[in-house]
Amino acid sequence: MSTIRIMLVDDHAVVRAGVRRLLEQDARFLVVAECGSGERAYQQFGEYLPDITVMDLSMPGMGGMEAIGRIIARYPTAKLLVLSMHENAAFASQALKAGARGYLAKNGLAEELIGALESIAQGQTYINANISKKITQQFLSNEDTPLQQLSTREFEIFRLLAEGCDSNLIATTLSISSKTVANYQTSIKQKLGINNSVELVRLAIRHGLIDS
Amino acid sequence: MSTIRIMLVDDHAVVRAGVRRLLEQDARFLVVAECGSGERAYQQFGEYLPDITVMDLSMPGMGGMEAIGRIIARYPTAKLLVLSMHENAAFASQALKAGARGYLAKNGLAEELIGALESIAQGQTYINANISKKITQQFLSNEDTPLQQLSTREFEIFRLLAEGCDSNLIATTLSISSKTVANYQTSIKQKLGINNSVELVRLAIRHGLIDS
DNA sequence: TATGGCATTAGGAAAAATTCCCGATGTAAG
DNA sequence: CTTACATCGGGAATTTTTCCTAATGCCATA
Repeated sequence: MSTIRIMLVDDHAVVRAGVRRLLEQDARFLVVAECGSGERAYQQFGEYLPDITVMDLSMPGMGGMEAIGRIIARYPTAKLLVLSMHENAAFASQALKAGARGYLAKNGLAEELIGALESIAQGQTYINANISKKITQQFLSNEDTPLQQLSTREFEIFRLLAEGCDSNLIATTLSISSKTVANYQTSIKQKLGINNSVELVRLAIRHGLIDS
Repeated sequence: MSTIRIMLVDDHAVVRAGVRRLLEQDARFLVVAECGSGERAYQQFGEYLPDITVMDLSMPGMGGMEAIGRIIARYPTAKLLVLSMHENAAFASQALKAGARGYLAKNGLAEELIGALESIAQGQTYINANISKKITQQFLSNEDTPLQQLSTREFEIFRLLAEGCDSNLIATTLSISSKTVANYQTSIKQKLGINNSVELVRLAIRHGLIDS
């Protein structure tokens, strides 16, 4: 088997250096390039044409997701492995949909990274077991965006809650009982699969309903 | 100079393995222990009594800040270097207030980590230049961040609240009464001038304590 | 047309969270 | 030694949240 040429993309230089050392332990791998942004990743991909690109998602600027999309658009056979801090089904399925060949959480073992790279080099796909389970569950339960399944009223109350209005203010605004608002609040959380208003705000921000 | 014995604390095993390899390049350093949580860090500190502990802040459970506090409380001369993903003045000053000897962002260079460890080993304090500048600016412009006026404990509980933990979980995590947590919650909101947990989350996001 | 499903509305009762008040301790500063 | 402040938590009142139930109206489709 010939050497597998790798490009590392992560905005944390320390992490990059660490993973580089990690891979250099194994003679099959050769890190031919590294960079700290999605923009650079796209540029350097064309220069080095690595066999596999190990990519973080959360980076300043264009971010990893967008970079994956651009690289795949130009080089459809590119092999991209996402190494993310988020052990999160939404992130993973988005990345895979964008064209990544694998998804790995940083809290995985070093051995898992090696194994994932081997699989991907052979043309297979690698997804962390936990993530895979989460994606399956999500697929079986609700196929839409969580916000999609809210009714009109629910969505409106969701938005007002996310803006920091309390039940009474919302009740006044919508001319309904504050009791109704309270009940909606419960069913909204239940539908979105969240337990507290913290998750509610995060969801709202992630979907651009409000900004931080 | 004798060998510097190091403990690594980071919930990402890949990062841990990477930093370990990184340090093993340099004969002066010896990684004697590693773990992935604040609780384990506190336990293992007593077992290994490392010269320097390299600690991530954002970890599930008790988190790095609380671990620093506990370790320092029991071993006041412990040398702790924070290696965080947050290039953030609020985090840094809180960590230093809690007793850390240094603060380093993960996006720093590998050389900087080595340099920081050297400084701390010699009894000095190391703070990343950018962070230092931010802290100074903040200090000079008396316009103190609302977060600045929180005490160590308040800040810690604020962070956990922003991450979506409920009072009971926080109480268990910190080994205090949930009544105390509830009371803190009130005083935190009062100090920050906010009325609900929605504003709390937004503040946390704006200051980079959590990401959306 | 009838019927089943779902959205909207809201009340009652119980459970949980929050607030406001209070006091006890420990520790650091002056 | 005194003062200030951080930490901790109990008690009681209040508010919010949850869970259950039910009435109304709309819409699609058998």
